[in-house]
Amino acid sequence: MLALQQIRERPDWVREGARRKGEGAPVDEILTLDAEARRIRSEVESARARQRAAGAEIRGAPTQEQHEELTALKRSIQEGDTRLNELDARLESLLLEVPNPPHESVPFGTTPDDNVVVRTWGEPRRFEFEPRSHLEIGEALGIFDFERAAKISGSRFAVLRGEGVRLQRALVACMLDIATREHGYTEIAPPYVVRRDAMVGTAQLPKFEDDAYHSDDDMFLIPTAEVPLTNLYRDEVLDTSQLPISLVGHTPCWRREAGAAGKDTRGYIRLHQFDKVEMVRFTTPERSLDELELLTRHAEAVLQRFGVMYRVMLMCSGDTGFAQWKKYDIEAWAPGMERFLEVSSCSVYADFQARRANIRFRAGADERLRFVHTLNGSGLAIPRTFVAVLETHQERDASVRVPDALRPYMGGVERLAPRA
RNA sequence: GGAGCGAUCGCCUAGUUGGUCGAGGGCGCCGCACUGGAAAUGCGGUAGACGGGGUCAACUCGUCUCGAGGGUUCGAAUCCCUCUCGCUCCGCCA
Repeated sequence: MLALQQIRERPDWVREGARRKGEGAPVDEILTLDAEARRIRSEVESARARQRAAGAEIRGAPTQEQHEELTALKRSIQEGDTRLNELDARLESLLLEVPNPPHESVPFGTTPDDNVVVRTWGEPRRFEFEPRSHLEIGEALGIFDFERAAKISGSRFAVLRGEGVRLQRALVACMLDIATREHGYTEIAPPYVVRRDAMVGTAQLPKFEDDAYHSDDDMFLIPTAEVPLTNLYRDEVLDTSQLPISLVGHTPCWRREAGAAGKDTRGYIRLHQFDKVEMVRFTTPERSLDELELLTRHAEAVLQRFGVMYRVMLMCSGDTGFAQWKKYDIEAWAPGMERFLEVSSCSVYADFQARRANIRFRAGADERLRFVHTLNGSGLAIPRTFVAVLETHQERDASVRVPDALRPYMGGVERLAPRA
């Protein structure tokens, strides 16, 4: 969230930021409530100052006169406090709904067409035959079972079988090794179920509660490892010498996808549960934009290793999410589907999340506490990467060549062969 | 699930017959002294949030914060209630 002070001092910047994202921000209501809260707070504070001064003088049994005067003072302080509590609670919930204004380098736009291709890597593979979709390949290989998945869990769940599971495990293991061994990330195995305040900390809540799986006892299944990994340092003061902190974790992710009814209903593309390898970084305000470039390169390195063509997109303001400052999506080319699939989303949040989760740092002994900047990026979403690998490396007979980088994780298997 | 204990300033800890406690001590950290340099030692300093003033930086004034919220009281870290979290033991269980 933003600081009340930022809204007070730069209301137009906040309004404009929301407008660019195609969202609203209750700036006027916040300013009105804030003005009232400050007026009352000042009254209550001076009343309390009088109360303290009187108390210090008395330090024993008060006279009848003092007693009556102080009782009246107490009443007025209590009334002021009650009103202040109401105002503060209302302000707090309004503040949680103000979107993060996008960085100035984010292009204005309202539709995906306004996103900008920053760079591409590789060429779409040319086939000497009609490339199949991953569903057709999967059918031949016998690695998907969507019917039985639907039987036990409904639509948008997948069952993977046999060599398919092994390939998925190989993708995960390889990604984790790249992140930890080559890019210096520390691997974390976090809880998959989190409390409400963790979801608020990373800004999934309160705005997007409908998207999350939620239990009777107010716990949430994580929609991404970003939630537990970022909240790892909630309410802490980080040592500058530790920064940047870079974490990577592999977790399942659960999403209701409530707003996407009817979209991508077929295929291993949009699921209520999927695996993802996620990278999270904590850094200083001075370095965070550079860190976003670095983080994005780290995600790209994975696709390069798998020999999958991709493009990096700078999201326009309308596609830059509620909490994000700036975001790149990485889209992998799936030749069987003849479309790009979003396999990674790399974002920097400035101090928007850090302020919610109260994660701070001190640059030196004489420096004041400041909020860190947080970043996260998929490295990568597993099912869509799986699809891109299958479709890119398919052969005429529906077999799939295993990319070199994955073979050590597949017991040396070089290709997945269709069922006899 | 049952029983008990606990939550204080970065960390550890003192304080529970209510007032002089925003709060003592130790560690850590910073500065100074000592030293060729360091260690050790000595001295000093060392919370945050919010609001007001300010050359908006230094600084300064006020209020709040002893897990959170509420209550009693002229006055609460200290008393009462509720909640949250943690620990120990028992039960159950992968």
